[in-house]
Amino acid sequence: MIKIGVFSQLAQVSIRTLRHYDVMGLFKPEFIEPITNYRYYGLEQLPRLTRILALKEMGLTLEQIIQMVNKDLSNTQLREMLNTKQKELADQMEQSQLQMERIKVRLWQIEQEGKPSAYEVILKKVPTYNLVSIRKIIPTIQEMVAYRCRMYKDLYQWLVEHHIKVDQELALYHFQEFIESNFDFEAAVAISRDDYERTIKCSKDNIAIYLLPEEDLVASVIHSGAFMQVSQALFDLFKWISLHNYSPTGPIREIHLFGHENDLVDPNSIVVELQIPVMKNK
Amino acid sequence: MIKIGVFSQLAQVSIRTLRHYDVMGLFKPEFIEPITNYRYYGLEQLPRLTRILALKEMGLTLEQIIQMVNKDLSNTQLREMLNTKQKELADQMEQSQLQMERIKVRLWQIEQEGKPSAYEVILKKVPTYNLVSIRKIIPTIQEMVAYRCRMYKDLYQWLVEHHIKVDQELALYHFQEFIESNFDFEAAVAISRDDYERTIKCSKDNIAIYLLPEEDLVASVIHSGAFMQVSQALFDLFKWISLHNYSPTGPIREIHLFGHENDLVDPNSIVVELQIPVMKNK
DNA sequence: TTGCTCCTCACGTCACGTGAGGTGGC
DNA sequence: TTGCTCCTCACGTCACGTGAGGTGGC
Repeated sequence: MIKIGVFSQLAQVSIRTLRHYDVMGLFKPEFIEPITNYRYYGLEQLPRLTRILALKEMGLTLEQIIQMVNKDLSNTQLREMLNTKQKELADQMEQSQLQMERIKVRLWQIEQEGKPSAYEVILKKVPTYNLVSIRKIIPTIQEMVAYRCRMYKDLYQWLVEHHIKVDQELALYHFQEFIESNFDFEAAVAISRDDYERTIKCSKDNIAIYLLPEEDLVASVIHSGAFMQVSQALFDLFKWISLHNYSPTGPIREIHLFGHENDLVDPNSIVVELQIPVMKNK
Repeated sequence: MIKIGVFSQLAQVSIRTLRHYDVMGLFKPEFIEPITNYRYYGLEQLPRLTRILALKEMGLTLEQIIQMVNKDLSNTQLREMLNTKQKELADQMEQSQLQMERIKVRLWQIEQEGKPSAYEVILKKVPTYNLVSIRKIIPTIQEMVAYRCRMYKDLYQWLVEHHIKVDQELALYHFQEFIESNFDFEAAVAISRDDYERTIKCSKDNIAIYLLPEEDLVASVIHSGAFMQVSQALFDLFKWISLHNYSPTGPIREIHLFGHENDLVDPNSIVVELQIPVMKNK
């Protein structure tokens, strides 16, 4: 019969740990002095403690270990617990791997420019949108503003006619490189599911009503400032994507967080979110 | 000016998180209504939040992020924090890797025998021991008991003569395979540092006094039961070592947790720890 | 008046580490 | 009597999730 101090040295665990396992009901001393509450352990208890420590070294929680050691589980249940834990570990490692890569890129950026990019990119998932839109090829960059204005105007006119409320205005760019002409542009608004279901069938020639699917992975950046500078943000976003070994898989989305483009007061103070659906390169 | 609910949707973070960042001083609303305490955010605040989230995706703690975002750190400090985190992540991944391997072996054991080995092996480090010992080649297994008894007797006699207290009795096996004869055996006791320093120079021909070095990594198993069965435990320990891709790097240590071999009352109820210093195979 | 949003506590998480404050045995 | 070991609370950890209980605005 050994007191807790010696036993903890033999077993290479802290006294606190032994006490903790006692109150948890995971590993109790052989005998407790009723008056002093001193815990006394026996040497034959060591193998059981070792079993517990071995399970802990697999990353299992104490609750799980209690299950495995107190009740005796079937092999099937045992396998299942271990398999589950294995998957958890795999996820964790992937997670750490990702964090590592992000840090590496950041360190690289610091070396490179002395300053990280003005924009921060994050990855996220986005839900589906119920869209109403007008899509056109805009021949030259000079005509861009006029075209966009016209397109949103037509769009809102149709929406008003059909009494549809706008949740969120956005724009879609159907190109993935920097081109000089013939921009495939889509002016769009997201509407509520109710309005969508109600009007899905009244589409006109030039008005599209459709579901933009959800994306599990979009790279996203937020630009706050002048409208003119959106292209710089977009450039940085593309740079980030290639640096992190992703590839675009869909059109660029420009979410008009500032409100409506045609109601804009000051084009030098807007806020938009740029999103590009991506996937990891193999 | 946006209320917390909408802002949290735009930013894809929970309301609770925004409140938490507020009280931490990491990210405060642009304006707080004094009467209601309602938090109001501005769209231009989104980029800052995004920067915070990007740093969080590198696995940094909120405290660290506060440092990086509120005070502006030098590039050197920044690099240092990221490097530190990188090392942490590397350690974590190694840890997870180890846990994975342990689980794999366990699963494999279940498949194999339907039952895991009776013994649990754990890895640990052991400190140095101040040893006094007698080492001999024991010609045959039949002579083992007599030899051991004699050796411990001689050892204790010498210890008594020199008034040395015994901390722990142990045995060292200087072989790593199962051999049939000529066992290189060492009967030893660990003594206190004081006694060690005091007697280091009075060694006799057959008595060795020396420091058994600390080991960073020993594979250890505890056997509780009959003395006869120690060889089975040793066998399982060797099996574990090779299964987990380790190799022995030193003599086997048999720690006599039960007390003194020559005072043993019941050889069917002993407790010993077997330790083998190991290293990972490359 | 009824939902909806917002608010402030405050507990719980996981496996202990770390005092605080007090008591038996040599 | 002085250290040493042991005891029982109880707080702290990290980044929030999750109620509880209550209040303004449509």
